[in-house]
Amino acid sequence: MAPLFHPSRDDITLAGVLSALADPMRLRIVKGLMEQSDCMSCTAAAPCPDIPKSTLSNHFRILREAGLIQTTKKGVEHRNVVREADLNARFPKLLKTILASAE
Amino acid sequence: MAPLFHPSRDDITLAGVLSALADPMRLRIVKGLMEQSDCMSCTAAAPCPDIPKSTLSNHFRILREAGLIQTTKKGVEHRNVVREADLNARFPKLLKTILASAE
DNA sequence: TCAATCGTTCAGAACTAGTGAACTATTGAA
DNA sequence: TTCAATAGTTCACTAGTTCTGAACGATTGA
Repeated sequence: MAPLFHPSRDDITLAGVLSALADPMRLRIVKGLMEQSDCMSCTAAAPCPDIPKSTLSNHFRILREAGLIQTTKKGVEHRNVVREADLNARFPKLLKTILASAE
Repeated sequence: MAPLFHPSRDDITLAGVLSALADPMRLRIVKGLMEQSDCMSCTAAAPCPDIPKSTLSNHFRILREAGLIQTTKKGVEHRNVVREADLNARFPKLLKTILASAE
């Protein structure tokens, strides 16, 4: 199986981050992950239970390729964490400010 | 001619703002408008001169409908300003943080 | 080995974005 | 008034993206 692609810190772009977070569902996923301060599987991090799997998988791919989350395969499930350190290094306060705007 | 649509302050959504600014050209337009601290016509605010008019018009419409800019018709041209007060009231520091990330 | 679980990939339908051509509105000049 | 120039919009077409069901792949427990 092909390994999951993650951009390096320097390859994270502002446009990529903004367009990834411009989707309400993806924003909620990231918000949920931040609140957990722990890894979560894709289904556990889903904002509502009735989302088609393929749709969810697609959203996680977009978040991953934008550099917002780090996904590691752990057995049968995928563990996701927000790449806070990388994001803060690249775009200081951006993530926090966006999440604060999403009340 | 139909008047230009602008959302009210409360109708400005985070998703709308983020997806409007997720486009590099629109981000540059907003950045340019902020630096001017004055109204600018659409063509004056264009980030580069060789953009097709229809494309530019489309970007301004998206910015306008997302609540990022206020457009008023002044003679033959359209004057644009960033709706800083509305945006800061709705999403404190968001605009400033995003623009600061766009260096 | 079988079945269940978790997620990815594929393909098609529905939607969105970029752009040339045609159009509208305003202004200045003859 | 009429003509031309200027600033944007709207339309229509193409190209690309998103959503989702169906089929597939990988891991684990029984």
